[in-house]
Amino acid sequence: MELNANSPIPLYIQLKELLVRQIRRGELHPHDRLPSERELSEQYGISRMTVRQALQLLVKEGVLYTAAGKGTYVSEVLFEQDHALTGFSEQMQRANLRASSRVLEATVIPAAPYVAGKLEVPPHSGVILLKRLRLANEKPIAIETAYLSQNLCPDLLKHDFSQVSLYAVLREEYGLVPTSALQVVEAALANVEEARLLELHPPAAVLRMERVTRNVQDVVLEYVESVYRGDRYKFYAHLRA
Amino acid sequence: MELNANSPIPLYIQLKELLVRQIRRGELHPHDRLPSERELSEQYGISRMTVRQALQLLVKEGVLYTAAGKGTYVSEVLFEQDHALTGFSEQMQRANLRASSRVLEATVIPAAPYVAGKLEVPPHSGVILLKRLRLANEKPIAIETAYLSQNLCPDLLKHDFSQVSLYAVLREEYGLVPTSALQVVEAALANVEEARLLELHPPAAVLRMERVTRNVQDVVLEYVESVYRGDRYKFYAHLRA
DNA sequence: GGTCAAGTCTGGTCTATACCACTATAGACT
DNA sequence: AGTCTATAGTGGTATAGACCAGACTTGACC
Repeated sequence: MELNANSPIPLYIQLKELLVRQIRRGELHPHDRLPSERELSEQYGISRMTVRQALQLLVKEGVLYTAAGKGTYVSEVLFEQDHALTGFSEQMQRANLRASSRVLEATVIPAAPYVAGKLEVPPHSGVILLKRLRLANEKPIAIETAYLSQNLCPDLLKHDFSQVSLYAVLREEYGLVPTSALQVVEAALANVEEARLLELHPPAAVLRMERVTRNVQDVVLEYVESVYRGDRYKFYAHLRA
Repeated sequence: MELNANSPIPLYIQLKELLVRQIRRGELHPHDRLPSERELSEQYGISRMTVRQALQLLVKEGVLYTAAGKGTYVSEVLFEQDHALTGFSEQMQRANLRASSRVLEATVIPAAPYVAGKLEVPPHSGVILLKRLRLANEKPIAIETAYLSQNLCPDLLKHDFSQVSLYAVLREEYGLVPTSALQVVEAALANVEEARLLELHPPAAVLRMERVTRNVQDVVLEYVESVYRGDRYKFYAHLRA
């Protein structure tokens, strides 16, 4: 509720997180107006410039948007450029949706040539396959099949990935942080299995995505094939020259 | 060289562009240290907070990086190749396909509120609408509707855009170079008009794309709505953290 | 010569204040 | 009733000053 001026955490970061929590908890809804900068400044006993520092960060992340002369509002936009490299769980969390998963398959297999090429590992070397149905607020959104090299993250499958975020485990347990990705997106009609899992009535459009994720050292972390429901998912990308 | 306090362009944007120009011209090299914030502040006669505003923008864009207690430095990765920001013609050329277009509509209209918002221009101001059917090797691939502010490129429509690349004209005639874009992609079923133009037999999947393109100064160059044939087009994107 | 301490410079954080252009509204005027 | 006009409120920009922790330089001291 309150900000702590003695904390080593800067005030503008504290305020930023406080606002995010309020949005997550549903105390602030999309298109709700925030208190004005001057009000927030008085309310939390900090200067307006510090308030602005917090708000501008959130605007840059797409959580808020501003209208000069009117006020600052909570965005509806789900996915912003900065979150492009987060996993499904993080994306859903940001969008204020409950992310969950149903694990369809979780095994270790020898790398088929195609997958080995994507992962840049020798053919037939150990590859972890994790196939999950992704849900947001209990409604199916995507089928995701991730391939990871067993060398990079042995024992990965000891986790229960129906609850846990893959990216969180990679980061916290193996120190693997994605920093770039090459992605291919195309539209297609859902096949029978996809329609069944995603609870679609054919004909229905889906978004097929392939993604190769790398860390700072340019090592391939994962190769993912995803199929998203066309009506429930939009893909945002920020491109730079 | 100097900053103009009377300009409608904010000082921090002016400084930001000035620094970018210096880097582009090679007056500042990767890993060079910039003058300290206090020096820049004195040098250009603006306050340190304004200098910081410019620097922080560039840090966020990856042009600069900072080291607390040491200084601010030029990043190495400024001019990374990314083909994502080229127009349709350039993309096709790279894929070794003959690009052509059929102009479906080319007019000037008053900006509807939605389009005005995307272009960040006043409602009802003059907007150029250019709707084209895009072909690769004479086969239809996409329907593209571009909106541009008439202020930025008056007389744009004197060109015959069935032959000429829009991006080429913008660059060569108006000096407008896209450097960033925010893009939204989703899958959908083709409607009747789309199916007819794209020569599809329903039901068929299409890729819908919206894109807002900006130049270095963050001015919106164009807002484009595109519909691609799902079976003939894949969308590539390179993402960076 | 090597070590440590003081001092200086850096970016990071924060305050307080000011003016601008724009938006909305309440009230006066027609 | 409809229309204009102050006016108050908003975010956007900009200034000037302050303190902090961390990185460096310098010089006194052993």
